[in-house]
Amino acid sequence: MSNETLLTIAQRTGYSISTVSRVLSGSAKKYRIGDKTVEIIKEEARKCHYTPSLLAKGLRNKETNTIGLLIPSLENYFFSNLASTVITEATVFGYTVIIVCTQEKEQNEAECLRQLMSRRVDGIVAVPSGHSPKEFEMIAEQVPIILIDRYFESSSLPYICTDNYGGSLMATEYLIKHGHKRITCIQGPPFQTPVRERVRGYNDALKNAGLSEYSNVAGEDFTIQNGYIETKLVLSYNDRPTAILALSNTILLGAIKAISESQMKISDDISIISFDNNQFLDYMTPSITRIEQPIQEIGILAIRTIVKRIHGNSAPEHNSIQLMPRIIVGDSVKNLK
Amino acid sequence: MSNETLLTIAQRTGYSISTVSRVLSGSAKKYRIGDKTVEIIKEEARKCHYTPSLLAKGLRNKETNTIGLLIPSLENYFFSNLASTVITEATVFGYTVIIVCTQEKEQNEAECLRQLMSRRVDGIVAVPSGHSPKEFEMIAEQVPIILIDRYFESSSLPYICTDNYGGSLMATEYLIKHGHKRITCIQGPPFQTPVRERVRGYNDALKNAGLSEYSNVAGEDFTIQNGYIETKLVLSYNDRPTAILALSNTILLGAIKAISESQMKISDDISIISFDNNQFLDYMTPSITRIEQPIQEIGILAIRTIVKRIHGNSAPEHNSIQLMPRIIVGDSVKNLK
DNA sequence: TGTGGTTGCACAATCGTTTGTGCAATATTA
DNA sequence: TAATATTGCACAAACGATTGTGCAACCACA
Repeated sequence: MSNETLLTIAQRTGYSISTVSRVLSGSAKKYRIGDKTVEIIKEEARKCHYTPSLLAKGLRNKETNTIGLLIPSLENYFFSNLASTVITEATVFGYTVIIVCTQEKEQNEAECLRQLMSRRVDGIVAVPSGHSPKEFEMIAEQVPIILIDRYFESSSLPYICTDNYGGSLMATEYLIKHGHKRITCIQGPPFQTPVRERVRGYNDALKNAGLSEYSNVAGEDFTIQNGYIETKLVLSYNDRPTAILALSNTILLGAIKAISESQMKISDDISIISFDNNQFLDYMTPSITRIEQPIQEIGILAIRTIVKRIHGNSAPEHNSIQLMPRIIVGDSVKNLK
Repeated sequence: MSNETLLTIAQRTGYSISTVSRVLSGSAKKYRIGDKTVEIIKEEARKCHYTPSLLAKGLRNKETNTIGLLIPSLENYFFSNLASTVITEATVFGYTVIIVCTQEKEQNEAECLRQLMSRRVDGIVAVPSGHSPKEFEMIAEQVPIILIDRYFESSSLPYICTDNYGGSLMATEYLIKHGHKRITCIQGPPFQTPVRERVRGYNDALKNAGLSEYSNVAGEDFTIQNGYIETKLVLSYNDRPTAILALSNTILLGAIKAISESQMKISDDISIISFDNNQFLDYMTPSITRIEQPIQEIGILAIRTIVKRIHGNSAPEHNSIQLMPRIIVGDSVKNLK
């Protein structure tokens, strides 16, 4: 297929492979290649559509200009958005991205990481799916790695993520400020660091306001069904909450369904606030108040950090960063005061 | 970093590189390597976490087990969804995917394709962004390629996409069946094949029902703003339409905003039907009737086709396929009969 | 003319695999 | 016991690039 190599160009122009290589890789003057020679070789390369083999280059140079992105899945809007900014920013630095998906299964992680290592990626950006940092720590000895979105408390692996605690604190305080006391938090998988941090923020906000007795954390999953079931449940209480803090958009949708089935109206009958942004949220009735994670910033920072690490300009320490999310105010929270 | 190679294992076990290679690549019995030898080598490889270099392998074998995915962007839900199924299905066949984004700019296509070629991908799945098939046709001589979502009428490059004509026909007939005559179609970029096909379906449905005189195609862009502006405009007409056919979700959202600003209600005052599905559409009030593209099927078929082509089992001809979308009925269309 | 510096390029090793071929040592057969 | 098969492995070339080094040819200068 793509037959053109340095050798074929060398043969056709009568120069040696090394000369052709130096010309086409831009190090012509460093090796004092004559101007005419340079022109001839470049012209020939252009004519025959020479495409350098990054395989051979990578093999020889021990760097592939590739960054591996390990992610649970691209179906989720949050992750695909993250992947999007990672790819875009990587391109800025001349890197190409290889994406591997774990399908949110920890047992796939090792295989996915092996894939990336086999392809000799220069660095890895990863969203872990499981409880154990083991695989990542082993990899970290071989290649720069940075975690995003989630991290391991038991590990010193550097990470970049949303300040989930701060975001949740902000959301809960917003509800409290609007007079809400009885607030139910519907969470995702309790072992995930973002979930735990959000719950912690929720509880701290309640505590700060002297409302700890009302603490009520429900659910276990980032699914519509979980949001639906848990909302159904709390709506059946006599002392039902006046507000719900949904820790994801899927949970939000489940809650909306349950609320609507109960012939209740969001805001009028029950307030709701969600984690994560989406353009559709502005077009719901009422529009949904939510906490938007700084996805772009996370992706950009992750790439910049990993690129610095690849170039050896930066110690792997002190690299963990939490970025504050922002609240986007809609009409889903009623002011009870 | 990742120092372990066939050579190091060979040295430590006392066997030759070739023997180690045959053992670890699974061709041990073909070359009559002794059972003990196999065990010793495998054990050593396990202990030192040997990770084969796919660079070297690719260089030698002239195949990389990699498929290139060229796509406008991952921000768009449709494309990220497509990318998701492409990755998942490729993994099934043992392929890894490299994604390059053109940012919907034709002038980036050549560079993106060069990237993929340089990495010696075994095949390419592409969503073109521009008018010209030239770059793709040149590439097609070197490596199997299949277009998805969009295609070139002027080219015989194989493609897989939604039957946009059929989907649009279905949507428009649905509106007509419910008594709508005055239907405005708000379109995206008119040069894109899917848009043209949808408009053709819209017009044919009108013609079949003898309503050609009401044909009204507006807009030029898949943006919220376009949907908003065009809807504002048509709502100002005296003989305003009773229904809108939005050719994308973004256009839909713009339309919703315009309608709501005009103090009108979807369904009650004006009906609407959209192309593309999204889980949020079920939770809008009212829920939106839409045409869902068979994204999964497109992604899966694309990979299967390209894999077959890579293995040389299939001619590149007759490979173009159009898949029928389905309608998901919501409450956004009023029955005028 | 001899010395020394510059210019312009080629040679060859190397990166980590795969694989055709060759060659001992052992086993089988007559 | 001699001839032949079989077993078990090693040698070496090749994939396509990079790069340290060497070596002519040319120039300038004394």
